[in-house]
Amino acid sequence: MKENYSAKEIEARWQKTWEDEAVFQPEPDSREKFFLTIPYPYLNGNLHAGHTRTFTIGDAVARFQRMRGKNVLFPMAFHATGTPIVGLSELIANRDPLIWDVYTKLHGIPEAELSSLNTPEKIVLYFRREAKRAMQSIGYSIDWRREFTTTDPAYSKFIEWQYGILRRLDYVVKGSHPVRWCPHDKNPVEDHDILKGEDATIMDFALIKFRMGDKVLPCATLRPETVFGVTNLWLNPDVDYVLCTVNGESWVVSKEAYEKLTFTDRSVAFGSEISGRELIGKKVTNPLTGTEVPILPAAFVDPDNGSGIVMSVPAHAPYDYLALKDLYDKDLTEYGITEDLRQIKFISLIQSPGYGELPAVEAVNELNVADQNDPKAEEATKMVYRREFHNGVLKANTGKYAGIAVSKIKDVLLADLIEQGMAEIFYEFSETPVICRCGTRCVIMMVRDQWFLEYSDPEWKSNVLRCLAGMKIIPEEFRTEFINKVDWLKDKACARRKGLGTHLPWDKEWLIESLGDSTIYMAYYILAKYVNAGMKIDSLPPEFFEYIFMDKGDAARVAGITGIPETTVRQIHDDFAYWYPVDIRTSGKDLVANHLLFFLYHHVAVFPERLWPKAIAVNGFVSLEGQKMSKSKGPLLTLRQAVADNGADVTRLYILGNAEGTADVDWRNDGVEATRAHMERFYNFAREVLADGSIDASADKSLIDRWMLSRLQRRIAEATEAMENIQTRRALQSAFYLLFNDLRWYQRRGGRNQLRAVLSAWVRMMSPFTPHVCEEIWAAGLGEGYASLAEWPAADAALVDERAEKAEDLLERTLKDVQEILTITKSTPAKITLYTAPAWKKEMLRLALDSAQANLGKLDMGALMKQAMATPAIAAHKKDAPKYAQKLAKAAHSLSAEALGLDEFETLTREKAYLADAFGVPVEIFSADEAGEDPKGKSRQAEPGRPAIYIE
RNA sequence: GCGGGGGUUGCCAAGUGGUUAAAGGCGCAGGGCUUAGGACCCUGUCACGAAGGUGUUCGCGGGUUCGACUCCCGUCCCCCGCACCA
Repeated sequence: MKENYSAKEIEARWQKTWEDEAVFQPEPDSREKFFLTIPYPYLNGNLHAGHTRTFTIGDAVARFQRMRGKNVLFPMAFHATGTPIVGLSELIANRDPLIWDVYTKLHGIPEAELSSLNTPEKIVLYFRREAKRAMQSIGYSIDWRREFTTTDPAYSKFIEWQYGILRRLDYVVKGSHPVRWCPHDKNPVEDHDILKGEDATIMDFALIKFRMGDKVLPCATLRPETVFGVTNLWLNPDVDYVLCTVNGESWVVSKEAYEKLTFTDRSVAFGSEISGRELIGKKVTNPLTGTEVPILPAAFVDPDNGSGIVMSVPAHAPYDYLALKDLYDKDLTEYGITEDLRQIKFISLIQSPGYGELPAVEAVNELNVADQNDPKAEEATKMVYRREFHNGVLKANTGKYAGIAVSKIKDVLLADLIEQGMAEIFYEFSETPVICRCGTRCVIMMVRDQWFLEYSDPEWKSNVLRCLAGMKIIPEEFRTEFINKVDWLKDKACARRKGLGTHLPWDKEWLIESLGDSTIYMAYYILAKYVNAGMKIDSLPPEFFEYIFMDKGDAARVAGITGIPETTVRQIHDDFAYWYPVDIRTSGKDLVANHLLFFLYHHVAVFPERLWPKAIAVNGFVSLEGQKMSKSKGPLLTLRQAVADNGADVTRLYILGNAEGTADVDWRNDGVEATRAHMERFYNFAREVLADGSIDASADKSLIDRWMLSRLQRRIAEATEAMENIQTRRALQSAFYLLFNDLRWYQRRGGRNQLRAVLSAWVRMMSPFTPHVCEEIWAAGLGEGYASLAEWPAADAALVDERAEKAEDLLERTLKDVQEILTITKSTPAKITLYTAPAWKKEMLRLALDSAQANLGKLDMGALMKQAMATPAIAAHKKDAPKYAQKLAKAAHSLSAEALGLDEFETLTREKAYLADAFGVPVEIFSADEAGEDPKGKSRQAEPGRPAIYIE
């Protein structure tokens, strides 16, 4: 080992050795297998600190399991299908200034290099090479023989096979779905294409079809249940309405609504314009109740919201109540309305706690809302809606829906209404306007004849839930999240027109959507090794995949069809049987609701239950100096930059040691510096130990040796358990930082002979985290072979020495107590005398413990004294006993046996020289049982575990 | 709005009924080592203190308990997901 720790040199050397010696290229053997996968990175940029975290956790787990004797398969591939890479190539070709800036500055790509990346293929090649280099530079123990890109021809065959199965299972179906649409670009609008309104979601309104003769006046509402309470409709007299034909029916809607309807999957034809005024005063029929209600004028009706016609439920909607009230004293004869509107009877249909018959009226009064133009009207509306939604129950006048909670009724009722032709669904943005990057206002477009993965299928869902129930989820709190998301998941469009990818085998116009081709690709790793080795892939029909993955058919026949040697076909088949299923998939938390869920969906669809995944571990993100990282806006730290600046081991140690689970790691330069200092200390410590010729490992073990080994066992046990649960931070706390502190104490107390033994275990425990430096130390004389393949230390219970640990505890505590007294008194001592507790106090503590235990933590002082007096050893100290008994009784609930079972006098006497040395003055030890010099009578303060102190 | 997670001592962060004024790290202060600095080692770091003590703390307000950072109720605040996009 060199004098100074040189990360660059060490890391490059070991990475080369691992590769040259094929250290991480597993093949099936008699050992237990462990198959670990991580979502492959998408190739539209360089790997950054966020990837680094997920991948490094995976690598540490792979290394840990390998050292525990498992045969570990840890492969990696690259994702390139979909639209972003195509989009990026266009932007680069056009020298888009923003992209140029981001890729040169944040991703660190030289200008000349970047300008050459003007096709998707070149981008894929470039970032694939960069990503692989990055992963190698940080020392991942990946089996690179299995790498692939999702645009590889053989991979496409694999995807086609998979979709063939899903089609046969009827899990791929045709349907329509609403998307954000730019009428100018004639394209769906993605998140990053939105100029304004990026938070807008698509909401489904119920469109209730009120009738006026042969005409339909549809009203959009989010509360279809209130159709029972409609007293009138609202129309804006100053708005232009349109008479049009919609799916053969004659509809009246606002002009704006008409425009929107043309983008839906309805067939729509313009009829004529009609002003709101003409319609006001007429009557319409409530489709559900059959009641006739009038159309009244209201200024609050927004033609751009819904159909521009609003149904009025004054009992439950403050706006409706206010608008109606405003009309009470108005002259409406211009609309031909002469009846007294006060005669309109409000219909109450929801019972909710805290409200009487007319919640809208109560809310308006409560908030003192003046009229429909009062801003507080909005507040009142929200208030009523919230309370009724969460606590409301439908009343008897809702017929068969009576008694059902409002929160449960919407979907049921809407489905019923649609079935009876009384309603339709109308999509609307949750906030408007939504503006495309080109400046055009977006609409909601119904994409027709789209291919869907039917994730809503109840049987499919229940299989996923069953799979989840049998899986280990880390952290366990995420299980609820997964279950909720399964529940929430709807059908997903799985085909696109643009981008890279595999065509749907039965409908070549469509490309399989890029999340849908990344679901069971872990199985493909087994194949990829053979593809990369030059296997013939011209013909890979379903029979090939079915034999390999599903054990159907036979090798000879598959060999015949494909032209692949039978032995190879059989070998792939056997490999798969050995490696599958996936033992754990670790991933960032952003993939829970999509990728990880689809991963489960497709596994349960394609594979039999014994091949379903076993575990998922989810981890958080990485931020930079407290700021969220952004691939497009910065700040961004690439993996390669982190390694170039700090070295692989320091980067790994920092990122694994600073957070775990779903908490985010904050990358801070001062913290990284501190980590580097720790790393150097580790290296120097190891170097010194290895160079120390005075270590006699065969010498009899002293107390401090036994203490050190005892602590080591605890650290090993803790680290092992932590790693089994993917808790890298906890593992490192134990295996690195706390063990380091133990070693400092060991050396300070004169320990030496176990240093090599401890170092051996320590280096092996650190190997999954900082593999390069561990190889370096290991090779400098600790063991044969590679630290990466050495055996993970096992905690030996026989080496746990409670007495040694208690003795050191006592010593440490005593040192601290003396120190405290010295600090307070600011005195310079001449001599220190310690008195250990008398036997009778120990006896009494024992009695108290027994009694407290027997009485569930309660201790009766009288009873204790009685018992004590019956014990001759205590009875001899009649004068002091009650005081101590009282103290014990007071602390009855938290008494500890910690202080028993150790001969304190013997312990401290043995350490007399050490204590004297530590304080620089003579130290005397007496037992309170013996008569020693005790001028101030301090010995009476001695208690078990806490010697009395006298300082002169 | 719905769903999930969280608020701990200067900072990061462990801690789920008593062993907790609360691990560990960082920062800071003092001491040692050193020609000096850095690194390293030791000590301290909620307040006060008269010999190892006392007091006040774990978002806020209540409650349960002999005892709460830990359990229950309420409340405020923060983060993440809500899709056809990887």
